[in-house]
Amino acid sequence: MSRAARIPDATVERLPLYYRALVELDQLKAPTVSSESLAELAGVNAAKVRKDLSYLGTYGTRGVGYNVGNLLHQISRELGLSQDWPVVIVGIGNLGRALASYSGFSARGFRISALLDADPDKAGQSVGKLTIRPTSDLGVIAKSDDVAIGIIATPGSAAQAVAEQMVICGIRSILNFSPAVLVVPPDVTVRRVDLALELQILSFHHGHNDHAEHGLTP
Amino acid sequence: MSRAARIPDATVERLPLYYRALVELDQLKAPTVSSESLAELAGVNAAKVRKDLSYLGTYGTRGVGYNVGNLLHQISRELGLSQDWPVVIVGIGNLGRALASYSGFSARGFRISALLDADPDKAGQSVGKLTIRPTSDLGVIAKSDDVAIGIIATPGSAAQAVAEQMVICGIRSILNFSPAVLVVPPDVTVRRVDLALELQILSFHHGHNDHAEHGLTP
DNA sequence: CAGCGCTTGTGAACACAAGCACAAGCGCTT
DNA sequence: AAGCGCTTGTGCTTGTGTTCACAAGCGCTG
Repeated sequence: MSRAARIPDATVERLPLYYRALVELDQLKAPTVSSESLAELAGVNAAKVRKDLSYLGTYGTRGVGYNVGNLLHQISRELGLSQDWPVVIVGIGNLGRALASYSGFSARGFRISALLDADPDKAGQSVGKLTIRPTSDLGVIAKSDDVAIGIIATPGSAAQAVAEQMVICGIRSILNFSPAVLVVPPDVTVRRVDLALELQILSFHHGHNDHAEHGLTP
Repeated sequence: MSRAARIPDATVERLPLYYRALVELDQLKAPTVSSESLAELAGVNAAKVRKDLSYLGTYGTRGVGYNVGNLLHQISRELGLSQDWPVVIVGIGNLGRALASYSGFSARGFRISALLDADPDKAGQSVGKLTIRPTSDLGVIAKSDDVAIGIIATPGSAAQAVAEQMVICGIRSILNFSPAVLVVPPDVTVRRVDLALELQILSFHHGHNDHAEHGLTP
């Protein structure tokens, strides 16, 4: 098989956008979609869509477009969404709780396997259908449920220690909501979502008369 | 004045990392910091740090490093963190609630000005020190408090309408937590934080024996 | 079955970002 | 005041991502 050359990172980051757009199209029973309309739905440029999709294989038909069902299947497979992934959340504060109840995860095949918190007072409390367990249970849970993805929603000060625990327990993908910069072995993938950082970036753009202004300065 | 050439996007995205590291160093009363240590704290490469900082101006001293206090000041100014920014959150579900109580915002000069929700049952409920108000109040609030930043934490289906309201009310910076792709005028900056998307990217990397594997497959 | 309109797939040009490697320059020491 | 160690600032190379523009190719129509 032509076991594909590596897919560029930038493309990987856009695949979920296409995926979501395709799910919508599929629900609307659209049989095919052109790169142009898909681009509009995903908020990107049509040429980029075509190039991105061409990394996955040749799934389009010239003069027609892409078959929605098939493309959806291919992207799902590429993203690994055919199976469902057990996820643990560590740190059940406001954010952890919100993540635990977020329907968007389960809707896309991510099943919350357990909620963990270091605070002994929290252990036993229930959030939705799950009960909070002590962080020390991580090892048992990870092993018994074959957890692949860990979410860190602790304060920054605890994050590195939690990450290390996760790595020990065999978790190789971490989503880090704490502001801490994690140090992990190279075979572990970390993605960071930093809320304050996003606002700071907005604040920067706000101050710098960026984008097209009303055209006044020479 | 040398009103600086444009600062590259990639650099802008890293400035908050340096900012955070510098705040820590400042609390530890470190007088200066080298690009090397700053790089380690921010989880990037030292050459990148130097190049990034050089866009702001020449604030380092060869043979010594950067003065922590001064650099912190310069970055704050560049990011526009000297003033504090009023922020409104629209959509007070699990996520909106968590964001409303998130201490990281206020700690960095982002003051939650109001919480809005379209659901009339929610109006009147209080979250922390704030009371939820109907979305229709957006105009009044935006004007009276000169709100510059809007956070959308509604379901995807409501997001576009909310964004349009925000734009009408003069908000030019939007942080979008919904999965929807927003269409806005070019002078409005939108940043998108999509939780399911992050997990999908992790899932991709998990499936593609990326990074150094234990070296077994031929 | 030839011609035509439409849409893909991709080569090539361009733009942006990363990182190396080193000269410039500061402060300390002798 | 000269020398030395250290760290910045930056020119240049390399790599990655974006965009254009067009040939290739499908399906429909006459």
